[in-house]
Amino acid sequence: MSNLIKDKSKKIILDAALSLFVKNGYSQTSMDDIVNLSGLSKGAIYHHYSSKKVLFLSLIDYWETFYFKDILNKNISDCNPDDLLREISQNVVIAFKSKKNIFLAELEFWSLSNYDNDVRERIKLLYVKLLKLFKGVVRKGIDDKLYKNLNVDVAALSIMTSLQGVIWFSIFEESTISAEQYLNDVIEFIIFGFKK
Amino acid sequence: MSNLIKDKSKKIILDAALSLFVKNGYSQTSMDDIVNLSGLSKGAIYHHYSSKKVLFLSLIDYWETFYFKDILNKNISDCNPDDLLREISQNVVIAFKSKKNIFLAELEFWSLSNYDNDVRERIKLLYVKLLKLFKGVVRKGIDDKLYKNLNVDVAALSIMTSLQGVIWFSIFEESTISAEQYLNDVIEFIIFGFKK
DNA sequence: TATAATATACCGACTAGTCGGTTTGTATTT
DNA sequence: AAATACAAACCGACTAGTCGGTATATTATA
Repeated sequence: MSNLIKDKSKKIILDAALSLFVKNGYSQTSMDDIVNLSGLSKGAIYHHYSSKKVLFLSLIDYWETFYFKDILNKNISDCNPDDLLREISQNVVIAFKSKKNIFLAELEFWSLSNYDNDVRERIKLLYVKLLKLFKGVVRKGIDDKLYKNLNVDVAALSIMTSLQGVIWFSIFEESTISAEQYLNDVIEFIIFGFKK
Repeated sequence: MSNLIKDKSKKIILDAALSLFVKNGYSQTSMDDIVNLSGLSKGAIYHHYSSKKVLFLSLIDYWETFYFKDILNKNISDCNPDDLLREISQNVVIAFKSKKNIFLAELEFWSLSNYDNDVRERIKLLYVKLLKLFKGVVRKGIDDKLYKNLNVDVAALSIMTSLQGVIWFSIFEESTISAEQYLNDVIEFIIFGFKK
């Protein structure tokens, strides 16, 4: 069990906060809202989290272990780059299907990053990790003579932005195309573009 | 005459609001902040805009004419698809260089779209227009036998998400790669991927 | 084993301050 | 005179955080 959520109450608070922050946004969510949804008291919440912002930052950790665990723990060395990219894309598909909230939360993180240094630094860490993984995959593809001599940084960023395109689907419903279809197609499109 | 004065005040309010919303976010910006920055009074602001939200929605129009004008007014029929895509990408580069605010504003729009129907519908309109343009370009490429038989919807979305990747640069500074470099490379990468 | 001592978890009324919006009043233009 | 453009005091609802106190769990001691 994760030492992050060793406490039942903490999990209750985090779950309530996550759903409210995602639904109404950070600023539009009051601590009283979290009190009501969690069923706990204000004192309890402030006992575990010293401020609204600290609670929000804890939520990023909670969210990361929840969503990025599968993706960030991939092993590059003994894998086919194409398949690994497909696997990552598939992880995103599964995440999207099971909980759209995940991506709306990401949007909220981005938004707050814009005007809060602490949040930005925390989120930056996450993307550095992600980009490192993507760069590794691209580099392996180049080393294996599978991919052409790409600019690794640009290629990694392209993977990231393309995968993050699903956020679009979590806000605006588009009838002509599904998030799954988009992700499946876009990753094949990227792989094709990488090929020699 | 009176229209000029009216428009002048409106522009002062919009400029103040835009920079504050972008810097601190919609919720973290108070009407008093806008009063202070604009140099006008609260009465003046509420004389021109009936509510904070109406002011924000007006800001989207203001922003659209400011940023998307060049992009949305492109003529597809008598143009080479490759060059048109490069031109669009170049428009984004120029916009990014002249005003990073534009993209931070876009992020704010996205964020608010998540929990406000009016904002979402307004923003949706914008992306539908953009996607229509991109679809048109891709379709022309296919008709001209330049591009392979792509899924037009996915291709258009890929262009959009890739271009929107610059938002990343407006939040997180990345030393190893510039926004311009990213945009230039990514559009070539997309064009290559589209080719037969 | 029973009890005292202490630490942790939790409660909810209260406060000091903020914010969107209103109202009332004034100057300028038509 | 009437309408427009603006100023600024004001209002009431709401909010993050506090604080005195209680309940429960854990450890120490006799």
